[in-house]
Amino acid sequence: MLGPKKDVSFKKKEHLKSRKIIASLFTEGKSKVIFPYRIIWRTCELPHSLPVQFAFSVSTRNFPLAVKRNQIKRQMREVYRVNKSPLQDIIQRSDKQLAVMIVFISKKEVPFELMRSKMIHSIRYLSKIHESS
RNA sequence: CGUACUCACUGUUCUAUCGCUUGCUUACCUUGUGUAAGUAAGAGGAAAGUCCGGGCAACAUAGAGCACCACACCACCUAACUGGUGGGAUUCAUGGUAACAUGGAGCCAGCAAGUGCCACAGAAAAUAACCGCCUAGCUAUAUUGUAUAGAAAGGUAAGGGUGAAAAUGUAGGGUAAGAGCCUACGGUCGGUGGUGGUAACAUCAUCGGUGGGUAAACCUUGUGGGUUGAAAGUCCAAAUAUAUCAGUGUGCCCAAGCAAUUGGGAUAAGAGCUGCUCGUUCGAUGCUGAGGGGUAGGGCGUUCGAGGCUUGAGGCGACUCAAGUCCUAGAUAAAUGAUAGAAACCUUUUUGAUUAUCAAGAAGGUACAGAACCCGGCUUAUAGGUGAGUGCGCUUU
RNA sequence: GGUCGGAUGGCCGAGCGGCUAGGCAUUGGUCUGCAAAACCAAGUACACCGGUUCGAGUCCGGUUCCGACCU
Repeated sequence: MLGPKKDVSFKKKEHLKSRKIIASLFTEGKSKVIFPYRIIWRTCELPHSLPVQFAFSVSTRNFPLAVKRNQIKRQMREVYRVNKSPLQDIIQRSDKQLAVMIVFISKKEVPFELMRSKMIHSIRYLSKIHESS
């Protein structure tokens, strides 16, 4: 692998945890559907000095079993972890902080390959918006 | 050997790459529970349902009673229980002529304390006379003592297309007809005594009764229960606002003075409550500092415990005792993973060998399910595998 | 995580163990030139599995689903 070492970790600090920020996301944040995800984001001040905080959510209504929900969240987290670096770089350069939440809105399970391609797509989408502004 | 059921146990493994949480160690400087490196550990038999019980915590509480809720054969186990073990009676199934044997089931105290309810059908559903049966007298008719018919009165539970259930069964006596009215043998309930058993209970004798069912109907009796649940509770505490206190400035009131100003005051002037008096409450505001309660957020509670494992002893058993040994998840929008490959096991299928098994290949599958304060049970879900028991079938001896 | 409540036709909703009320909707008829309204009639239900009882929508136990509250 060439160039600077790609950051592929996803630690506790990068999880979006604050109940208040999450609530404000749903009231004031912007959203976009890229199936099977709904992306909700907002620029705001975060408790740590990080460019981005991320959270994932799966509805109990669509997946009543806790095992299934956990599995989908883990796969989403994994897919984000591997592909997140371009977005982080852009936000860091623009000197902002971004809170993002992704809700899994499909009612059935989705193959891992599709989850990955759509995640890359949505990360590109987010990067483009914040680069132009 | 195959198959079905029941019970008990088990609940796939390894490698590579990248990653997560917690503990410990080391290094670094921006002293943050920071970053980096190393190292150790990291979901279940049900973690589930929240159906019981206990620990723990806060609040309440002199004691007792009522109300409310739960439980209900006996003994034992347990910290405790709507749990478990063993036993008893009842009932169902199978085998048997029967005694009985084997297996299963249940909230198995009391309806002989009181009250209520028992649809439809039926004479009647609980202090039974509708039909029937019997009785002396009365009335009518015929052949005047008798017979038939009729109305009224009385006796009678032997018989009556019902119903889930019909007034203790059979035989004999008895009677106008009948009746536990009486007798014998039974059924069933209660008391007393004997025998066996810790007890439930069994069994024998004797006395008294025998007008139904229903308490998962109200209820009665006995026993137990204070209420609420970790979002309990407790500690620290940013920003913003601020009770209160101190300093200081402005304002207010009083006195002195022509005035600037000086000194003193908050019990004065004034305002609210009231129709008025009395009474009572308030008594301005800027800045600075202290400061309590307390929000966001964080810490503790939180994982060493009625703990696990091994061996020995006691007990029919649930379980208990002793010795040794081990420390074994701690997250909080919630960690324990993702991807790829291989092995193991199962199912289907193809080919070959040989005759119901083996070898190789291909395809598919590997359940139910995710800790959230912690334990003991119960209930429900569960692919495949292992062991034991029982029934059935086949084969061999 | 904890504590409670509910499930009755297509929809709402009553039900003291004994043939499951009532309203709206649907279908057919009467009325009308045709409709509406009105009147008459019809069809369609106790979430599921066990137990108690002669007999459960109702009583008891379990399962599934839906909802409320505690922050």
